[in-house]
Amino acid sequence: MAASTLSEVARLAGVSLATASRVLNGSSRKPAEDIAERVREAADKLGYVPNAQAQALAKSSSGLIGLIVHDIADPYFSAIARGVQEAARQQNRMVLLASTSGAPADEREAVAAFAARRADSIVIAGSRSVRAEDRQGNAELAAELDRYCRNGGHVGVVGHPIVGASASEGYHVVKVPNEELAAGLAAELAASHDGPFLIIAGPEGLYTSDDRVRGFQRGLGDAGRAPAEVIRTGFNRAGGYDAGLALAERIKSSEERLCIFAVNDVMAIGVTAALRPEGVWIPRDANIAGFDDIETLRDFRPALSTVHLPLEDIGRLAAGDPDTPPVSGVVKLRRSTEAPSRNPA
Amino acid sequence: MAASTLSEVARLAGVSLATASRVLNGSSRKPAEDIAERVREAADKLGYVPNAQAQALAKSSSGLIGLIVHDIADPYFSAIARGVQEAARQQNRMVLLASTSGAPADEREAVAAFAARRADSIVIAGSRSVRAEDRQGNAELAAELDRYCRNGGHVGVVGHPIVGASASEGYHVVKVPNEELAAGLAAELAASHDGPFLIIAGPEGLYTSDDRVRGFQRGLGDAGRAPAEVIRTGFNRAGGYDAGLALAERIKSSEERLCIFAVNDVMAIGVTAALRPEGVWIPRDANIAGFDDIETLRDFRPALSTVHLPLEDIGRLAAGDPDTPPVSGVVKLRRSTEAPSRNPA
DNA sequence: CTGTTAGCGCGTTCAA
DNA sequence: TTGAACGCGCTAACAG
Repeated sequence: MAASTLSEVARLAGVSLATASRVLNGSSRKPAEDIAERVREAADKLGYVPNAQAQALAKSSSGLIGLIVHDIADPYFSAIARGVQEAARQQNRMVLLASTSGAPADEREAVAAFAARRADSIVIAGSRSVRAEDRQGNAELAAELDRYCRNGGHVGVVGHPIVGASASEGYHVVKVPNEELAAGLAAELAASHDGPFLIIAGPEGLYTSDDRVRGFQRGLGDAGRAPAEVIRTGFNRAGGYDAGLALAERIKSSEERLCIFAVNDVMAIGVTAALRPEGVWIPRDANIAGFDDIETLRDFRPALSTVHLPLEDIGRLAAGDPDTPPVSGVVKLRRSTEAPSRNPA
Repeated sequence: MAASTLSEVARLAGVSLATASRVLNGSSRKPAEDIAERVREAADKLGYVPNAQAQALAKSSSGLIGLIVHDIADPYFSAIARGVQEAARQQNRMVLLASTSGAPADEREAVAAFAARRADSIVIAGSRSVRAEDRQGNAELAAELDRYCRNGGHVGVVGHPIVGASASEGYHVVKVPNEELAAGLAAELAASHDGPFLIIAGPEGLYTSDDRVRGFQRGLGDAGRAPAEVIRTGFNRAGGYDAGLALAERIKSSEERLCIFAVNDVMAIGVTAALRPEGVWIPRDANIAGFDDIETLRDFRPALSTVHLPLEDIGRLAAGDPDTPPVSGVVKLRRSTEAPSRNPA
């Protein structure tokens, strides 16, 4: 990776390093136009590309923003990634990507790598967990982040604070009103659905999942309904699929009409996918709602009721974009929670 | 971003910089175990995080791999990104992300930014174009890439060479047999479909689109069928949607059964989405097939016939992973190209 | 306004 | 085996 250097440019232009630097990279001091032109010509002829590493080293600011997601191919995360990317572009910075499958130990490693690269800020998407198995991992992650912040780094977290992180300077959480929105969803569903409710949730200890479960139950309670049964499974499509398989017989044999709340859209999709080959159709035989309103839903049938979250904005906010409005979700009732009277689509 | 430095560690451990470096970062020379232990302790106590920028500057190798996509939230690109990410992880490198919306000028800028960061290699996903409006952009992009390669950089491109790039050292193309596969798809469709064919393609000049159109036409010809009419539109969901709108009346009023080939899945999805509210159902009223087999299709109804492409593998290959098999696609016939006899789903 | 110089943090050649 | 010194490419204080 040997490119031409600033000193080569300076020599060819017959000026000093400092002058060349002032001309080529932004400086407050503006050299004379004729000399500047000479430098620019020389740079052009040599194909000079400034060494960002060296610049970062000298300025101690890298122009890098680190992004940690569970899986970049998951529509939830890729939407957030798009937002982060846009914000970065506006700020003239670049995005460093790390996928971790959600294990805190991997996240710690990613943070360390970002810190090593002297990223100006780090965005962590993906739900926090307080599960016992993650205890040590969380502690180490928190320690790594604390150190990073103490060294002047900025951290943006989506949803919940890192477990155990002391809310230091430069640490900021993009709040997502999961609980309130889930309560709102429950309220709206309770108004039109008479049968029992069932929640398909992620593992206990996942904040996002727990918040949505709690909110939904509260919403049901406020509407004078009995609490919903809760089934725990994986926080992804596969988890929803498994739950759907386990549920099929029950739905078919039951007299009562069930309304299922899957705590995120991909789980809801998994449930629906598992039910379909079993002959259970939505909304003919049961209702279902998700959460997030991922872009994929636009072309998913039956149209899935959900709570819309401005995922790109969330990404922008986490990346520190100042003129993005705070997160506010909206309940979206669609076909999947309609009454079964009409003809199927 | 001031963290503790190697010299601080060295001082605290009472050794020289060189020794500390040898202990903490991989070196062929192994210091004595007792002294090494002291250094490690010191590093730990100070929370030392090596400055990758400085390391890169000293070693001139950054451990960075740049990835250029049109849109990270597009399932096609995010799948490739996942592959690149995995390969990077295996190679102990990090991914730098850039989204460009496909404009060559933006791509050039991204390449320059990667070059500035001294990325070890660059992966460019997203179709190449020879459209007139992109001529200058392509030329500049090619020049930038050439320079990058000449300076020792590695470039992996998905699909087609950059227009105008001289195939220099370190420049490698992940070949995708678009034409052959499209021909194969046409052959299989021609075997079961009697009516006319119609191709919904991207703008003329987009290699990927053009290849698939050509292949499909060839396949039809080999099967003794008349060439399909070609409609040009945007190479994305919106393009497909527009085409679908324009097509609805025609399908409804026509006697003949139409089989539509959209040159990628998101376009096929767009077409289907536009047709549905018009009362045109697939496969009842027409057939449709796409290309790519993006993950989204798993939950799209009607199940969409397509050509499966190993997108993650493509990403890995472009990132220079040696033990990923070469790209081979498979035609997948699903419900969307079945005869209309059966009852709708 | 321009040029000189001293670091930024680290790897690596040398001599010890 | 260890340590001292130089250089990676650049920015930002100085001095001219």
